[in-house]
Amino acid sequence: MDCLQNPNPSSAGPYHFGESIDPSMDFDEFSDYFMLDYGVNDHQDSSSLSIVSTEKFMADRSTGSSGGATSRNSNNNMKCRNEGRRNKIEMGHRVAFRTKSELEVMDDGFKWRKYGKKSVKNSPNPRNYYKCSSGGCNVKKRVERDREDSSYVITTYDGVHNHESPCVVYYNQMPTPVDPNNIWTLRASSQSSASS
DNA sequence: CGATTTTGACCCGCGC
DNA sequence: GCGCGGGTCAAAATCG
Repeated sequence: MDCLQNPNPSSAGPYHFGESIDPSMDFDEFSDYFMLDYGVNDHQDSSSLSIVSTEKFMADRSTGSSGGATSRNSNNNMKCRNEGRRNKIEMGHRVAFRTKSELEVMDDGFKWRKYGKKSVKNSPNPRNYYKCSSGGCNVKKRVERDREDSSYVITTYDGVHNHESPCVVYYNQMPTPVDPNNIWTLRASSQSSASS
């Protein structure tokens, strides 16, 4: 896993998820964050999602109320389609990012295996489905381009990794502790303490 | 040669 | 009940 060596040369841009999400990083490219726990209800548009600014996002996470703070869905008719389908994923968290990127696959430090592709109704762009290829980890990720602005990519993470990113492991071995702003380490730890 | 991607089929929930 | 839209499976193809 050469995630630290930027395996995506062309994505040498500001989005290095595996590295750390730090306020000091170049967030110019991160326009919006949609974050929500439990299901996007309608695919209306951002009105049904909660858009949090970068700063807010950070603040929420540091206060421990990851997502809960602002992800309040006014309409209560949200139904996780997934919950009804086989007894799959227990619907942990769902987080969606919208980033400005030419590549839709940004390296977040995890290894993803693509398992499907579908064209979406209201978008000319297809949607790709990925699964975390780590055994036992059934986190899913959905990647599609913004239907209005194809220069934006919407990445939706479904679930929480039950393991750490290879990059995080690496970081853990470093003299300086893991960057507290790293979303993955944060998520991993918050889940292990919360849902156990 | 194993792992991953591709791609069409299949499945399921929901609205009409 | 049917059709549509969205999500997943799985076999074949491709890649490293």
